[in-house]
Amino acid sequence: MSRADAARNRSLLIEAASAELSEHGLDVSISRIAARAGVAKGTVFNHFSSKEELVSTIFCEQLGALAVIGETLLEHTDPRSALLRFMTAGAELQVNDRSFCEAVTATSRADPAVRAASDRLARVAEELTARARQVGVVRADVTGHDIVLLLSAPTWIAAPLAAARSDLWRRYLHLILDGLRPEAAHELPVGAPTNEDFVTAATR
Amino acid sequence: MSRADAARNRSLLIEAASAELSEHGLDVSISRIAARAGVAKGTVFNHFSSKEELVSTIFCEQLGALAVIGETLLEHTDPRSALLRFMTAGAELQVNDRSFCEAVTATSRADPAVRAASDRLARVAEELTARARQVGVVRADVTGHDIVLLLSAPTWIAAPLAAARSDLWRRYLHLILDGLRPEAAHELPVGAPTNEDFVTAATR
DNA sequence: ACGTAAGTTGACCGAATGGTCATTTTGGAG
DNA sequence: CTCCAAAATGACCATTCGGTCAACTTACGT
Repeated sequence: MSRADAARNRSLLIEAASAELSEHGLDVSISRIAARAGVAKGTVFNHFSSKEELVSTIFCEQLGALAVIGETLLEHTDPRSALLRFMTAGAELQVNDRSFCEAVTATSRADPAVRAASDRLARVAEELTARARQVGVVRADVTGHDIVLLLSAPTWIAAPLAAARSDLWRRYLHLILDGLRPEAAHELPVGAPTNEDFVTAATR
Repeated sequence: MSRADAARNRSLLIEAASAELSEHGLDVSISRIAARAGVAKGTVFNHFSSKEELVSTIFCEQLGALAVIGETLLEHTDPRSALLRFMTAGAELQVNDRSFCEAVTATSRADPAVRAASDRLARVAEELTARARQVGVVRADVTGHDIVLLLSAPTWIAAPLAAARSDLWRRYLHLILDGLRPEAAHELPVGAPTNEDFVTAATR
């Protein structure tokens, strides 16, 4: 059906795209990616109908990787430390990967594959959060959707100073975590996001 | 010295640039801005030597506007409500203004004028924070620099769902504020950013 | 070993961008 | 009213981008 060299080129392309996106963000040109993979530009469009489709493929990989980490952490005994590790992993992925930030915020959530990866991540986040909530280390009014949205916050907050203080994001991760504790909980002015919200935001 | 029409065109350009940047972010073309101001593209470069200089000018205006709000709030009697209003104002500016997000994160902090506006904002944030700290409504280890960095967080966190839930940012603003309370405070793994950090991050 | 379908290639396209500059227009001083 | 410097203009330039396609190369079944 498919030739051996075609399959090889495809994975070379995904590898190259992942690396280039990670280093330079969404703005990398197709030419750069092709060059890094050692193929011609035309070959890229032979495997992916558009840049958007290539990027979506990478996004799925990245979201999937974090979901796997989350699922592993479900085995973890201490719910608080599991949630901490999950959010730390999410932040770390973004520190090392410029495009991951944009993956989480993904405009392309219209793409069904990205949606699926996103949903999987949301499910594991919800479960991790539920456990932490049950044990009383996370306030009652915080949901898994909140956690997903909060994943990119530490990196983003510390981004302006990343060049001078590469580990500053940890400060804001812990600051946010303190806000999730029941001790400081005060009524929030707006309800948690719902699945419906994600759907209408994606289609609109 | 300067002709009347030149001055008029300049302010028309600033107005137009502000509006276009606000609606479409940093990616607006110079042509669009010129068209909106009702002048030719060349005129833009007659007043600003580059796109970057024009954008910096707008950034200064925006940062200045928030600084003024903060300075006004210093008259406010209740330090906690003053800080809340300051951060709310910061978030609101960003909701209505796509470029303001990028102004706070400004790469162009190398520009001395932007630096000055940034510093002014930092000073007022520090003062607002100090007052809140003194009254005991904000934890001891949080500084004005933290607050400045946190300004863009609520909008950013809620951005993926902004189309479906335009007021969701308020939820995360209050979640972050709860993290700033002394009740939930746990030791942070990394120290607060310093003035030095901002300098080295800007020049590097 | 051969034929062919599958895959690769890179020149090429149109659109868009930031920026330039010779030319034309015009404000406003004398 | 005259006149010229200041300012506005828009055609033009170089570059970059995502994407296309006819011509070429190659893997692989027979």
